[in-house]
Amino acid sequence: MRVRRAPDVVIRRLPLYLRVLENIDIDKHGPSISSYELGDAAGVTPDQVRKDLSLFGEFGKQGVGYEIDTLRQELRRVLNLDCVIRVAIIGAGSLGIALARYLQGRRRAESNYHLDMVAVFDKDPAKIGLEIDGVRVLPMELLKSKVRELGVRMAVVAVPAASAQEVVDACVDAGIDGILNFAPAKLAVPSHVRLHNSDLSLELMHLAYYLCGAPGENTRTARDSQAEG
Amino acid sequence: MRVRRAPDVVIRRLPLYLRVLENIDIDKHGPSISSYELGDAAGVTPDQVRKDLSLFGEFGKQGVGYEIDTLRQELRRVLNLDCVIRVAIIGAGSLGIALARYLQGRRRAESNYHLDMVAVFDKDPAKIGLEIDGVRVLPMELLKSKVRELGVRMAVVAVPAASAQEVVDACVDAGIDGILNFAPAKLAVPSHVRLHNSDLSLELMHLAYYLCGAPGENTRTARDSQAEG
DNA sequence: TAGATTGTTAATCGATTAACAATC
DNA sequence: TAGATTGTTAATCGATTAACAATC
Repeated sequence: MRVRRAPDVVIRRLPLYLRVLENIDIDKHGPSISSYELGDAAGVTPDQVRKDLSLFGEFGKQGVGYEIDTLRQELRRVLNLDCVIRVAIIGAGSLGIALARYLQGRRRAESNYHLDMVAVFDKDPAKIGLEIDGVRVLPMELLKSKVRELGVRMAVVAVPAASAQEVVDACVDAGIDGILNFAPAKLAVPSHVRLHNSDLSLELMHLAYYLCGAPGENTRTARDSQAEG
Repeated sequence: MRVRRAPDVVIRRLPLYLRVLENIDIDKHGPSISSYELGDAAGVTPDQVRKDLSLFGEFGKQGVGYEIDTLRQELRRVLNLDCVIRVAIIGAGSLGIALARYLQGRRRAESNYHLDMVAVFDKDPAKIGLEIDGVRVLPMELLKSKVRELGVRMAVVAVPAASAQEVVDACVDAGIDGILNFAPAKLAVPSHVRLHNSDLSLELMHLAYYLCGAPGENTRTARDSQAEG
């Protein structure tokens, strides 16, 4: 029932807010948090916090702030994280394994972590049957049936660039809604599927721009040094 | 000698352009590329390509386009990728190892890849001496001396959130300029150091927003479906 | 009540898109 | 020359910041 669509730049900040709220100990802190505190912890201005949140409802009280429990719950709801989202990882190479372990670790560390990594797929027969933190590696042939069976809604693609498009096609065919791609490739998906990309190599090239001066020296003036990312 | 500082949003697109140029076979394609072609391959409008590039110089020819070789070289120069940048990875857990392999793989796959992963560090004695794709894991105590010795300028931080700040402090102390952090933590660095963050968990929460409807169904209207980076 | 803090409107700032003269 | 395509200026669009009345 949202009237105006929220811009993506706002959506990207919501998980930041949510994380701050997840990490607050209410017993120590008290039940409320102001836009000043929340902004400070998340690295944005209080104005922005209020403007962002106001796009989704009126969650605060004048003179008091936002009730932490309530806001947390609202943000989870907005982000579709109010019930478990099952995630599959495609590719059991070192990156796929690392991502799988990372997600399992987050889930163990954070109660109420609503991303549940339930399966890893690979086409290499040598990888099938491996166990990664309690989850077995399955053959690609089972993707469609297992996605249905387990209720998987998101996929993390960690295969070589050359096979990324075919893997993504298979995910789409299996009915997956959202894909986070780690392969350094430009991929095509139908418009009802959301594709995001995370590319280490692009990130490093981006970062390289901000390195100062020639190797070994530090002569050039530092450019814009706001933290990114 | 840049007159106006280029906005970061532009800088983030340059690696995209550079990658397109790196992947073109000049023998097949011919020596020039238009802003239309380049934009198409990079996923941006031709107008934007021209505007972005014009911030750094006049690289094109009216009626012809941009000479691929020249533009590639210019982009490398702008991004500080015209000579090798040595990178260290901090943390030899599964993510650190995966990132190390990924970088080694890119370097093997792409001639002229100017990011050179030269060292991995860990504080766990059990990890010291391990070899990852030909690079040895060194103890954190050697960070400062090795950074000097090898000319390391960038660090990739892949340690648990709890130790990320101390690791970043050590990197800064060792004279490192640019840091790409994978730990889910908000870190502080002095203003002359550039810190970027890459956070799988935030990415997945961001993506979750765009999942349609309740688990199992697909009822809600798809929202903004432009592909994101 | 007085102080604090929200939600929202208005003002500013910046980025993208459109348009086109210059020119290869 | 005619068609293509650049670099740049102007117009539009969107996001951030500032300000403040409402109110807890």
